[in-house]
Amino acid sequence: MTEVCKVYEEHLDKILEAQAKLPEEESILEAADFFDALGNPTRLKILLALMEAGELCTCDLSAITKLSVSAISHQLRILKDRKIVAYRKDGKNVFYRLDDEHIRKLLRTALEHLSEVR
Amino acid sequence: MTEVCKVYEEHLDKILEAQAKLPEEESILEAADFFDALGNPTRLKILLALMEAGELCTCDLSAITKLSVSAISHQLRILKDRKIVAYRKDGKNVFYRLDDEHIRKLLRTALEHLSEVR
DNA sequence: TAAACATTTGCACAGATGCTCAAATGTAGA
DNA sequence: TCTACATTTGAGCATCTGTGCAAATGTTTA
Repeated sequence: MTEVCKVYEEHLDKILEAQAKLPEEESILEAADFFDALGNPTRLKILLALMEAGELCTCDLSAITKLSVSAISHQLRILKDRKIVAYRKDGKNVFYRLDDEHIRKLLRTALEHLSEVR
Repeated sequence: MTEVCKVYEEHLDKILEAQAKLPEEESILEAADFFDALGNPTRLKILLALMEAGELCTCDLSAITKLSVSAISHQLRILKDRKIVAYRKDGKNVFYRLDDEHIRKLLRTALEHLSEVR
């Protein structure tokens, strides 16, 4: 952190330019938070299942993922807090869905690229 | 995990269909791994800086992010292992770059969507 | 009201993560 | 060879995460 390599001066322009063009700390934290939400198998399964089914309740998702209702509920809270899923209450059930078309599109794009390259 | 809610039978079709259409476990783990790599502020900064500058050495990235060379190196290893960045050795320096056009495109798309919606 | 059941919440704990520090490794030039 | 320096690596540590359990909360129906 305090250390600065000797090549620093040569590269100073590049460094300053890159630093200047980097989005603001806040935006980076937001974006990282968003990717982080997708970066967990359980949460990704939830999102993929919702992408497929449109709407599913907590217990459906528990059955699909074979994880406890509690585990799913904890993860749904994270997705809900980050505005990645929305929900609707219907009697005893709570139905979750992808929050908007952007999430759907982004998920689809990402998966396409992954299947192409990796 | 062992618990199954009573609504299960009604929803059985939806559950089975969603389960069937879910990508294989392996693919999901891969995709989650990929998103996870982007889901950390330090790694995301590295990638954004590389997107901007094209090519940067470890010590440049340390200067840009204001983190220790060691911390950056540890994170670069993760990005390298996951084939998200590639590198080229030049004397004492090691220059890193985004691994392929897909990564660049995906990053760009994701950031666009984020800035639109969030 | 009570009973049944879907969901959420708080706690606990094992395992993962991200950083620093110090040492090791690699590379170029004197 | 020795020295300088860029980078990597491993250990240690504090913190964060993901899950199950048990209890709490909500909602419907009898």
